[in-house]
Amino acid sequence: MYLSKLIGRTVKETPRDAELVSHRFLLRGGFVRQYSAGVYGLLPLAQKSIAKIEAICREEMNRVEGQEVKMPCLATKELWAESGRYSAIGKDMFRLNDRNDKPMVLCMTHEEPVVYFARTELTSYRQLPAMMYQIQTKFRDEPRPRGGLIRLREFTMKDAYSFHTSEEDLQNYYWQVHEAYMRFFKRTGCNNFVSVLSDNGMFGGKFSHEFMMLVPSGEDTLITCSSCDYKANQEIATSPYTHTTDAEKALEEVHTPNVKTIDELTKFLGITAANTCKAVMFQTREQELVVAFVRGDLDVVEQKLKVLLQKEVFPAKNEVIMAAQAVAGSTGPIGLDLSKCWIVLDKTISAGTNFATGANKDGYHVKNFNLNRDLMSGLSDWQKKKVLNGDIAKARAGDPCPQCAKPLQETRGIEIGNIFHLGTRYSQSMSCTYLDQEGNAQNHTMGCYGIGITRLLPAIMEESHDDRGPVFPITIAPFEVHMCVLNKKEGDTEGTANEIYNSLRKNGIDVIMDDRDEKPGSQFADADLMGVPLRVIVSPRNLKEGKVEFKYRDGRTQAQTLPVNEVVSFVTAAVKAEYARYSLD
RNA sequence: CGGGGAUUAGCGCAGUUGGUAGCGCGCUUGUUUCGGGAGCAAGAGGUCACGCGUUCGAGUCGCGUAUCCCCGACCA
Repeated sequence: MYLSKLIGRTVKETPRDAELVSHRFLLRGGFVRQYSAGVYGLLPLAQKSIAKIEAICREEMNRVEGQEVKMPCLATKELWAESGRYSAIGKDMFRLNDRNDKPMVLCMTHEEPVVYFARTELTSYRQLPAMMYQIQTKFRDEPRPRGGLIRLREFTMKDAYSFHTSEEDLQNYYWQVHEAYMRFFKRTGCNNFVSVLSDNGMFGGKFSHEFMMLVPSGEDTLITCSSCDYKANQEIATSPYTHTTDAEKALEEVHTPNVKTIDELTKFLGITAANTCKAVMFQTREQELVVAFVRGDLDVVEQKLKVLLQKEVFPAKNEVIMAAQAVAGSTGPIGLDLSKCWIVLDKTISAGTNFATGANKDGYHVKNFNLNRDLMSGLSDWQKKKVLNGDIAKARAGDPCPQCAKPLQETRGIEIGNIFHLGTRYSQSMSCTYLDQEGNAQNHTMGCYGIGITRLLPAIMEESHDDRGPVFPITIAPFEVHMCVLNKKEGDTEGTANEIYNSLRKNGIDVIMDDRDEKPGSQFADADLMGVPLRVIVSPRNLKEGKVEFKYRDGRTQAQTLPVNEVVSFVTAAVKAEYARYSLD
């Protein structure tokens, strides 16, 4: 490819709206252009790079017996209503009507379409296990797209779905895919990534893992242990915490004028936040109040709350708070109207004693609240059903590890892939069955596996760049070799460069040659922005000695000069060696 | 959905008390340069986001709308 013909120009100035390095370099290097919020077009550089990512992905999916399919992005309301998700998913799904006013959706993932396939194609135990995957556009009307290609409303995802006759078979296969993912990420040049336990969302099965690229700019917070192998997304990370238990003291109401926050309460009473029981108020879509109680020094993880309740929750509106007899600023577990609200108690509250908490009376708090004595014992059966116990607290750096009790750590990460145990969640709701050996209809046990293809490019740029531009692994670089031709009109520089270029291409090397009559500085700057790992510089200066220059984009060695007649074989071998660095076979 | 910011040439920006729009980069042509984003000369390029108002006159003032970005909320 001649650089003069490449579509997509580089720009010197940093685009105003780009904050992340990957976003800046994608725009400056002419990889992508924005169309609207969360909607980007890929120019040739990005398209080539992503095509290479997809090819590696196919190899790894095929290796675990996946079969590539393509399902439609456009689906009817009916299909999505079958699983219950048409109504369960809110505004994140793009919805539209066809010409006859029939409601349709743009798929944000493809469980429903794949079950549609499976219902007619996978009807016998003899066909199982089976896995279908596709590399397809997904549409999600994200509340806030951001970070260039990191969080998009339209993006490419590799999604895979496996079908099994048993839980054991699924779990066995789940770990095969886990291994395939590790291979895929290593082959695409990801360095610093881990798989962590993650939340299954409201509709998942029993467990799931997220693959996380560990970079400071990541959107997710991970809780890890440096002493053992515990790693989890903060959404589900847990800790036994440290707590003390005193003998129960008498419940006591205290007049606390103008005390609204935990901070004010601890100062007023001269106690620590860990001795308080904090109320955090949410509400459901049905306008029921959800009061979550957690130890005062901890925070509530909304995701955990949702899973426990099996309902979506939102910040509570005032009317809803008042209706349940809760008093903002003095909310406590005692005296709430359980016909209008849920109480969710974190395990730190049931484990501890003598908490200070709100009295549900303006200007009053209570001291020495003890859960069983002061709340549970006075409840009738129906009221007890509105009180849930569980783990809703946020684990933080420094809290003890749930496995080894050593202090936990926090890191940031970008989610680049996930694998989910789905079980029969979709096969049941959508009546998807096969006949087993005895001729009985059984629901398929399913797993699903995603990789954010479009996101992987910026994720790799986040961890692999310098201040001049990205440093791509050859396996996903838009080209393998970048030739700079300096002062091409001097002597036979241009002719020699063309000979090298043609010979490299004959050897199957994907090379881009800067054939423009640009100053050396411009050529180098543009080459740096394109991030191609190997570089050949042809110039009259070295040609006088019969040499050309070779260097690595990552600067791992000093630039070296090579005799002209050896360049082609040298570079060809270097390309091969470069691929070998990422090969696992 | 809350809070903040922005919108003027392809990109980055300036534009004073209201007087009919400019700079840098990029682009075109010529010329001299040539190892880390060159110099000179000559060009092309604008519905100042949109709408309504105030005014003799609006990029500038007022009201409204749209779009984009950031923080938070949210993120099958």
